[in-house]
Amino acid sequence: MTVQLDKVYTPAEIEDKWYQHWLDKDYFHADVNSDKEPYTIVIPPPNVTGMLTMGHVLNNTIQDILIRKARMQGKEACWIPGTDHASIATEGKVVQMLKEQGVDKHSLSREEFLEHAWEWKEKYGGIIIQQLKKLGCSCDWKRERFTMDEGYSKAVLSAFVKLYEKGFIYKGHRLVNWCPVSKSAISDEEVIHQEVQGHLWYFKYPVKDSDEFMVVATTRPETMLGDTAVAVHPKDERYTHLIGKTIVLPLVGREIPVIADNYVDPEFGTGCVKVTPAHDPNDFAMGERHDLEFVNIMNNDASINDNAPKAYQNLSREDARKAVVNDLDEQGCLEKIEEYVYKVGYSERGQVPIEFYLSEQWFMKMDELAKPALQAVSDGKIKFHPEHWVKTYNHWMENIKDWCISRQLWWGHQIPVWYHKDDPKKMHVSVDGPNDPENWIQEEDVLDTWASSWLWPIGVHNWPEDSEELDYFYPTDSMVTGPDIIFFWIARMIIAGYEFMDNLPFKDVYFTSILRDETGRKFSKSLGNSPDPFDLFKKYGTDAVRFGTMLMAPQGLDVLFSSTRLEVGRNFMNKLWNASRFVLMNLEEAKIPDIDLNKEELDLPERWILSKLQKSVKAYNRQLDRFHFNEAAKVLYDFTWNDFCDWYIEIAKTRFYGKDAHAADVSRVVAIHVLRTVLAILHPYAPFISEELWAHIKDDDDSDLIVSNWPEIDEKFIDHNAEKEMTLLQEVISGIRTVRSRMNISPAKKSELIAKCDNGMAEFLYQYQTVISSLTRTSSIKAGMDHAKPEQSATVVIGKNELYIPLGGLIDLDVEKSRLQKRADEINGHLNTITKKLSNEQFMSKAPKHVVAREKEKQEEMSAELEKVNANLEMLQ
RNA sequence: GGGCGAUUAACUCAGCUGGUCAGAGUGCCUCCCUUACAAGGAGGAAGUCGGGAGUUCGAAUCUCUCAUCGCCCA
Repeated sequence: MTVQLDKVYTPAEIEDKWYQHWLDKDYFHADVNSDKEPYTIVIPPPNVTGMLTMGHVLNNTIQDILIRKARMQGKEACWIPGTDHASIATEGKVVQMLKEQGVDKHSLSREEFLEHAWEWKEKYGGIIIQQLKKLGCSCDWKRERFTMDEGYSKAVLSAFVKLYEKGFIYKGHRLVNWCPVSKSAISDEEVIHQEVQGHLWYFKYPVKDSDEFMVVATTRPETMLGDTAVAVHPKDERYTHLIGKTIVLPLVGREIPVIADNYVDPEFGTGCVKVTPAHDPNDFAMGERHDLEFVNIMNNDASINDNAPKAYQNLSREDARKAVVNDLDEQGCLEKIEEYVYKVGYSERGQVPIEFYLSEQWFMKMDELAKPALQAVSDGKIKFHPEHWVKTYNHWMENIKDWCISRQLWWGHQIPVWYHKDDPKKMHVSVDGPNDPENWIQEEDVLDTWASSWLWPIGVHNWPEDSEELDYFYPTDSMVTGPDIIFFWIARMIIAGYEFMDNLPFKDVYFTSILRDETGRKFSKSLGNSPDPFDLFKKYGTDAVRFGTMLMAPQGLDVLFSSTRLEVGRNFMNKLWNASRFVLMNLEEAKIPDIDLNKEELDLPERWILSKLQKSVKAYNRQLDRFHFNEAAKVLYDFTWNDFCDWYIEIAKTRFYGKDAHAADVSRVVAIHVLRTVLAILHPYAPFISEELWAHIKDDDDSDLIVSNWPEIDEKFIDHNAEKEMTLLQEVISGIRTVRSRMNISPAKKSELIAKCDNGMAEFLYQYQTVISSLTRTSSIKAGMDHAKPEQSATVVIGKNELYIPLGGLIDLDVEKSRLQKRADEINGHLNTITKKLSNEQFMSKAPKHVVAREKEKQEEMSAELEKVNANLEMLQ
């Protein structure tokens, strides 16, 4: 134990030291052969190309809180870290890097490209892992995984093969969401719909062998090159006579039918729609219903292909649009253009509008697979926090669509399907491939990254191979992630858990808040409004950032981030530091007195603070159990600052500086006990400072805090009576302080206290005379029934008791009057409502007895107080 | 169009199954560098709990409705 602490807490000096110490002691590593109950979390693997953002700070601090608490509670705590290969993002970065070196991806073979990619991953892929360490994450680094390392890849391929064999995976020629930048299919969930201000173009399509024409409206003129029908609603009388007729498609010359389909909304536009089955999902469905031609007019980069007339070939979709509109106008086929607001699907990664593109892809049938996953959540086996996400989950699961799992990329898990060279229709599907590879060609496509990360809770243990780890650590306990990936990931992990393990992957899912800046904008790279966590760590200390972030993250709402909230965290750390410093300073010879609090007759302030401590730990546990991290932080903050520092330490000073050596020792022991408990429960939020302070105040044979026991609640220290009495003492002290402050009494000047009160109160005041004197700068106390109000004194009314503070010439009668008047008004207001209630027969007969009794009691108390306040007011007249 | 969430002090939020004078932090105002901490201490001002209706003896809390904002899905 050391006595000397610096005046100000300097985080930089201790953070790395402790992290290294924990690593050296191997505290983060979980033993698979432990007898303890396991507590497991798998990290949502950050993108291997990623850098630490405030989102990661929020998310991983929560996981660290859960895992550190579990560890202290004596569980075998295992937090498995790792990174995700992120096909599209990583391939994009590698392509970009090669481009900067003057290398075109397509000039390389697949193998050559992958070599570059792995090299890139080795070089930059570890950054975020190092950053998580700076944050203080107590991950089991020996178990770190990457979604493309060998064992994990096997798991991914095995899952594919198993599902293929069960008939859940099929290949199909279908319309998919196509990203023209990455030139790959993407899933529905990777498409972001954004509202745009565009136009609605009205085109006249001539009816063959007639003077009539039909007017169609479209937001995408260029797609008309692929039109293969015009559709109307069957009951739309305006057009009944045209159904079955033929349209000569302008610019193209193709003859296309007029069809009737219920899909058409007669109210929209003209009630006629152009049908482009190869470029729109609704039109695709109509195309199938009416056996229309599917004309794909685009290349994979969304330029126009040679299925369109020569004039448009190789134009980009934007240029083609201009050309088509222009040409139709020249031919007199452009009727009008309207301003129009509509939604466009953008590729999440490519940041450009997606195309619906007809291509050959692999799909997974989801409806059957989803059933147990849906059940598990509605049965409450898996709990969502906040709970309302269940509805969103259910809605998606109940309307689940087949999942396009193939991607036209190289970086990822190449689909384990081989086509025979002699007969491409002959397929081989296995993890290890055919025995005669020379006769086969492997499928080029890789799997969607989510089709590997959905196995994360089992893949990290090399499923499907049997392992002790899988047996012991699965299912995991909590999953902490953002609600934006509830479908991408959470839902699919649950599906995978039930499909492959016949068991849930985790018991609780905590959805973090979305971080926004002070003006409510989402943090994003492109806006540049996201602070660099490392700047914040440096400025406030890592613990302060962790604690402050937790404090500002409301349950289930977005976080409006502001650095002033981090100041609160920093100030709190400093407060705690100084409270510890003070207590240590006042230990005689740096030793904790040998006193057993269980056997000691304790005085009021000690009984009170110990009672408050128990209650706070209880409340803290409860908030953590219900995943209310902000509330738990607040409980700890309030107790430490308000109860312990503002009151108990101030009172302890009277003991440390007083004559009663034993009372001082008891106070030292109580203060140390409170501090140790606070440090212990604070540790998950603020691991560095708590471990540092712990090292100063622990017993020599105590372990490091990170592996110490979670404080037990000792019910016998809960003392309602002490809390009630302490409230009275606080009222007395605050009352006197208010008067002194309002009357502008300098702290240097002492005042007297004369109390007109019953014997009990008088005894009480004398008993705590030292405390009262010290905390209010009172020089003497006279208390009893027969004390009259001295001249020129201020009055504090506490219940039936009156406290007089003689102020001589310092009294300001106006201030005194308005103070008392305000109080009288308050009491009157409340008395009114109470009287109303008590004179209401309905209330008297229907309200529970204890409520009525309470109201009566209140009425008596307030009336008594009002009487005293009024009497004092009269004296001032 | 469907769903979810929010609306409580200037700001950010608590307020659990209706009944203790509606709370906290920040900010603001006054005083104080008092030997743990000025990243501090003491005191103070500040809210018709989004509007309306209903249920109830009693509503910030439950129901309905409207409004505004945000998100998700189509």
